[in-house]
Amino acid sequence: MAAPSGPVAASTDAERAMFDFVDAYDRAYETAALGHGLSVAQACVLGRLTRQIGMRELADELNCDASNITQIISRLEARDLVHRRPHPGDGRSRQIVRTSDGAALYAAFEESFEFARSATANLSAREQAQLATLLRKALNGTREPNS
Amino acid sequence: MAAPSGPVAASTDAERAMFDFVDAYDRAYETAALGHGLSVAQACVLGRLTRQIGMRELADELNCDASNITQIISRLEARDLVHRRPHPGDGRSRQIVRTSDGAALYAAFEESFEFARSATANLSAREQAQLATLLRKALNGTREPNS
DNA sequence: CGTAGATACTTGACCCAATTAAGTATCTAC
DNA sequence: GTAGATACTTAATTGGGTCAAGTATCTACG
Repeated sequence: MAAPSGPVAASTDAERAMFDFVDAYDRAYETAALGHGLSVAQACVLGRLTRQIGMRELADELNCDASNITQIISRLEARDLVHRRPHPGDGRSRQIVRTSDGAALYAAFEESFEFARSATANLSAREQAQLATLLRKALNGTREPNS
Repeated sequence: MAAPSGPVAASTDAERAMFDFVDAYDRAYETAALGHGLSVAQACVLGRLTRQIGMRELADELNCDASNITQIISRLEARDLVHRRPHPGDGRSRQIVRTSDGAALYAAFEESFEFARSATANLSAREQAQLATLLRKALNGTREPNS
């Protein structure tokens, strides 16, 4: 199933288009991840590991509990995609790094996730710019101007 | 965590905007669902029950296994949000219907899921139409012209 | 120093989603 | 009337997610 599936309410044409797009995006992401033996969560985590990063930081970025990260990292580590190393200055903290296997697998996953590339490829440069602008403007309507 | 979190690759500006939008949409959907004691999956299922529908049909629409639907419906039924009734013409099949509680809860969920409404509200009618057109065009690039 | 409280992570228990493999009941077709 | 398909259920297993405790380490302050 994956994610928000099934359009919400009658709503407007624009809302339906948004929904359809989000639904397709989510499905494509999951399919690409599964194709490389990764769950969505694992792919998300692997994708964050372009630099060394602590568990806490990861949990905050992904908006979830630290214990959740512990188990995801443990599974990735069991497959040698990731490595825990002690933090030099802080004995409580671990730094997570991708192994070369992990980096290679993630690169392959990204390569196979062609949704966003295909989607933009179908638009002219001008249309791409327009779409990005409209999406950002729409997104701004959904948040209070916080902080 | 919820869904495709963490941008994929460097990519283009349009791709980043797509990702940010999808991510925000998914998070908002999940938050709204949780706010009414529903999981994402449960909200999706409840949302499909505007008409009587069989388990099989539900599974196909949501692109998942029938046994998955069985357990989701069972949980919803335990909370009296949904009801199984025998199919008049086919003894193997059950028709699922929302109870009035289920309909009320789903209406409240929809009401609280303001993401798509807020997003479109921030655009003029002309921009909304443009966005819908661009999203659909982008989406068309992601599929072979099948069937 | 030494201790109180915060912080980083882990562990265990629990719930839900999802898949797989079997199993039951019913239907269809020959 | 029986073989095979179909609709659903059940049980087992995996993984994601949260919560409540627990351990180790760090920080601050007396």
